[in-house]
Amino acid sequence: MIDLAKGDRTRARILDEAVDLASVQGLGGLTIGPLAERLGLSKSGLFAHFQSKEALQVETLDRAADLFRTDVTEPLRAIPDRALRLRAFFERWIAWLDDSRLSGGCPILAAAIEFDDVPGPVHDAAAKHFGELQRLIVKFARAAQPDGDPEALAAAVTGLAMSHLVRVRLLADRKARAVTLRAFEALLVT
Amino acid sequence: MIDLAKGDRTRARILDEAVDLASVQGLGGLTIGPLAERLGLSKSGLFAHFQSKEALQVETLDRAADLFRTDVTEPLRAIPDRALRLRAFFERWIAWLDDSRLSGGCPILAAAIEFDDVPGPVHDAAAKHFGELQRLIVKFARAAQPDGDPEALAAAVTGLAMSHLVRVRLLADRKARAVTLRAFEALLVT
DNA sequence: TGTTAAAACGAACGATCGTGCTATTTTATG
DNA sequence: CATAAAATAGCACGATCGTTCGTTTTAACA
Repeated sequence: MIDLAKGDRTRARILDEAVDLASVQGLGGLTIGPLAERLGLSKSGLFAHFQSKEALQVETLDRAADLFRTDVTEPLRAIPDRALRLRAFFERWIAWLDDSRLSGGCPILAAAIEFDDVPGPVHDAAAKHFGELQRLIVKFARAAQPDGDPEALAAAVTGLAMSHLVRVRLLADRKARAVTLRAFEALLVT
Repeated sequence: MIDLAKGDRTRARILDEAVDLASVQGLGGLTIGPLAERLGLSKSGLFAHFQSKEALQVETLDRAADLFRTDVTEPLRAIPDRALRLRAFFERWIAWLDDSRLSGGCPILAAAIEFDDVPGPVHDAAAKHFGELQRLIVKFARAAQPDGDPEALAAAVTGLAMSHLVRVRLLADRKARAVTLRAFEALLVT
């Protein structure tokens, strides 16, 4: 907020609010009118920052990925033992799903399912971010279990997080967290 | 097409097409105009079969659940050994995700994530169907591993299916199926 | 087959969508 | 402080949304 031009500052404000809105309504339900009203901006004033709605959606997804990196991924660098990073990552991920700064669920997971069959730039952006996430987890899995099956473990870990998201947010299952953590431990004792 | 009244027949046609459309666009992206055009119906003629769009969405979800039961769940009754049903169920599920009769992915999983934070009848219907599915898997898990942790296993199995869906449809990962099946086997050797 | 009810249509509605244009306000800079 | 540039507002557009209503076509049944 210091030496950023005014335009870049509002742009950032817009994207932050867009991520929050998309976390509830989904990227497809992200609409310009209500977003502008939330921010006290005019529709056209907001729109001028982006060339199209699709661009807004893509940038919103990018911003969500930044948030995820900041809150979940980056802090793991402080853990010296690479073998311990998978568990730390997963716990941070679950905590992030349970209560991030967002009103709704994880926009990246949501977009991954929402746009899996809808071609276009949003699909591509979702694939990019999800692919990066998946590769990162494979790396963690390899470090955690050098003689294991890192790809299979990564698939199970990703899925467990998705399953957790649904049990918490859709089903409001209060045992979800405990069940998820037990399931995760079971994944590691192979 | 035998002793069904004309209205019920078109109603069924509408819902079948709606499930297919929703499997691609999502339940939120399911829109009356294009759906009517696909069927060679007028918008108003189609709409007359439902009291509201929300009702159409709920019935579409119900129809998708019926389809899932027919293709995946029901055939399992033929397996006498209950301990073997979990694996059979999962393999059928994965096969269904890979190529069902639908153009897109599983509408129930999609709706579960799309409407997890959006209150209303569609949210409730998604929760109902997903909850039933989850309870069914817990039952299979208990039969497969009587001394295990059925809820944790069920959570892992559900998640693995969701992860598979994304790796297949979004990432177009050709190794997805093999990885998923290896991961599933690993879940069972605990 | 003639009558009646059901089903589908056509047109229109108010609302909202994304998106341009032009004017006005605000910011940055000499 | 003046001025150029950037940022925002206001307004309108065509399109599409869900929905209603009156009419016409079609199916069910005596």
